[in-house]
Amino acid sequence: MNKTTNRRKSAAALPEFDAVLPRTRRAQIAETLRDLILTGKIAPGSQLVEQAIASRFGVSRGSVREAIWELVDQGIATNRPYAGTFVIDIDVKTMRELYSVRGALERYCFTEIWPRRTREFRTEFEARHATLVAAIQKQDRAEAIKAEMHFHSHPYEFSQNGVLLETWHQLSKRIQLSFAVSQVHVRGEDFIEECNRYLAAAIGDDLSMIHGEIDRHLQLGMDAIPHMDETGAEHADAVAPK
Amino acid sequence: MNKTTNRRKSAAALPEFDAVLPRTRRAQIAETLRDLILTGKIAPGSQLVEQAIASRFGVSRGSVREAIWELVDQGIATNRPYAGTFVIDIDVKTMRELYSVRGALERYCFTEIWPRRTREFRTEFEARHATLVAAIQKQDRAEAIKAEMHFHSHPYEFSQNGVLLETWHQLSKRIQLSFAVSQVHVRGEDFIEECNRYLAAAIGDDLSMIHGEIDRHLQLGMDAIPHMDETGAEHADAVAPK
DNA sequence: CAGGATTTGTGCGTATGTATA
DNA sequence: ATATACATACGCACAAATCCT
Repeated sequence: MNKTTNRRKSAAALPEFDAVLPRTRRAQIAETLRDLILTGKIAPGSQLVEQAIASRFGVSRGSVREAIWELVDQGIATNRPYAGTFVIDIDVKTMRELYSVRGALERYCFTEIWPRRTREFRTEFEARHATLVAAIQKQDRAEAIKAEMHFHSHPYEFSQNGVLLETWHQLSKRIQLSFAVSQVHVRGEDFIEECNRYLAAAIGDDLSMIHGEIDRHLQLGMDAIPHMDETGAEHADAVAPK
Repeated sequence: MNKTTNRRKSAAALPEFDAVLPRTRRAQIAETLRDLILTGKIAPGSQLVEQAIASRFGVSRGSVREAIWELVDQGIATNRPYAGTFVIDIDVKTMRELYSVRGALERYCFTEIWPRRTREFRTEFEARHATLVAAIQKQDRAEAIKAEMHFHSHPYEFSQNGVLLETWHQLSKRIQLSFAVSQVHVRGEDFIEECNRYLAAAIGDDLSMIHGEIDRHLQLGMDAIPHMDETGAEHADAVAPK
């Protein structure tokens, strides 16, 4: 039944790395659910009913249960004991917080890698940028979100700082979820221009410039927020006027 | 069998708040295990055997299994499919990363709260500081570690930024684990003096001063690291030019 | 390099606690 | 206040993979 675990050890030299680590049901279910949630196919606030998901996937409740808890621990679902597990419904305040913490993290990241950037760093960044632009022009919303995350992950991956990267991944999942919540339409040429500026600053020579771009870039994201209705925005304006 | 569920509803007015939120077995087991790990009573690298823990606690394997996965998702244990879950054995590189990311986070935190600090902020900070000093003087290692975490959590809690606080909690658990790994002895008067300086800067009027103190404070922690033997530091110098 | 012991991964039935309509 | 749906928890069985001798 598990077709992914055929590990043939041939005598030839194997250029393959990352040797197909055995994926458990738990991991597969969690990944599938996470994808469904982050792309908005499972609406925020939905209850994740174990039995329903189990029969839908054709697995046992136990596996589903564990997968669901993985989502809870990752912050994209929440659990009320004996009541159920529900997809997080991010409010405006949390979105602001996500952006502000991300800003601090990203400024720090660029500061760290700045003198260590190589030619490869730039070419890879440009490649991801091209993918992102293509996705935006195709008006493929899901693809664009994924591409943007991949684009912005690059400096973190390049930092060689595992803790920093993990922290970013934690944040990025919830940021991605916030995209699904606020139905921000695929932004057009303006946004492409914005990404161009970001990229230019990131591979340029002036550290303070990318810091400024980060602030601008995130400010744009926050400006798109107020379109949301006040679904749970009790503390929406607890932030000081800047 | 469950003796804690006798819920007598008397007619008298109940001054009790925080009405005993239902704690599941999963949560209790996870907390107990986490405490055992973070205080070093379960050594880093140990395998967490489900059946053994289950019979030790007198619960089913399923509950233990879920609790263990909570630890994995929190980053203080790691799982290899079909091989087992093991308490993380933090290496030197990861410790450095933890400290550096924490530094960035903490500088940002103070920057955010700086103009919003109230009198209450100061008094609470001083109270936690006093607790920490007392613990150090008592030479109670476990108590001191807990007190230090509580002390340093205060600015994050005061920030009213839930995302920032969660991120800190994630980091702090692993930092606490690193304390258990590196058998840093309870430091003496020097360290108390260090904490005094930190507190003074934190409640003072010069933002750049607390930024400097953060760097110094973390530098002290990193300086204590090289004492570690290479107990499981296989990848310790994977950063250096080979 | 076998092969058995150990441990995890998964499934299923069942009983009970809890929330909610 | 009752009923129902669901989560929580237990126990057992077996498959699958790893570890160890």
